[in-house]
Amino acid sequence: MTKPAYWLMKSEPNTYGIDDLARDAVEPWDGIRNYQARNFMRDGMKCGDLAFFYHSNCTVPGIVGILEIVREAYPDHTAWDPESHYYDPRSSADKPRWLMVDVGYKKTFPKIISLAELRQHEALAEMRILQKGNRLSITPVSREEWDYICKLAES
DNA sequence: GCCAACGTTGGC
DNA sequence: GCCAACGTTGGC
Repeated sequence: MTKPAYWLMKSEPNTYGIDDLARDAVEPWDGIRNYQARNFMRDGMKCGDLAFFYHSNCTVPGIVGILEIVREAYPDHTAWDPESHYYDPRSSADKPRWLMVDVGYKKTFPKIISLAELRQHEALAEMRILQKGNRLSITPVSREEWDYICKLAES
């Protein structure tokens, strides 16, 4: 597969939002329990890659800022913890089924670029996040889309 | 809270 | 391997 250097990563702000990342500076992106999303982390993400931080399942869903991949995929140990919300008995330290990356805070946009606004731009029509029924929590973003959205954020 | 869309599970 | 049932996601 091609190796995109740009991504979009969803999180519910009620659980973990951009303000939390701004406070923590670096945080493991745990709890991914979808094979496609895991494979993007495993096969695609490299240190230094950038990603949009997307707030989902909230009052105003949309892109709120930028983060950076600071550690490449490694086993998600929350899958081994019976106390964890993300516990998966099929995963073990010997054979980890799920992975996570560490992300670092880069910036918060002056204002959210809402899903509704993203939909208004023809240049972004191909984005995975805008497709009907999209549920994938990690998706690649093209260089063109990245630049376009960064410009939106500055305007 | 509703529900459409999707991924996963498990019976056969 | 098929596919119905189920659980989850996430916009609205």
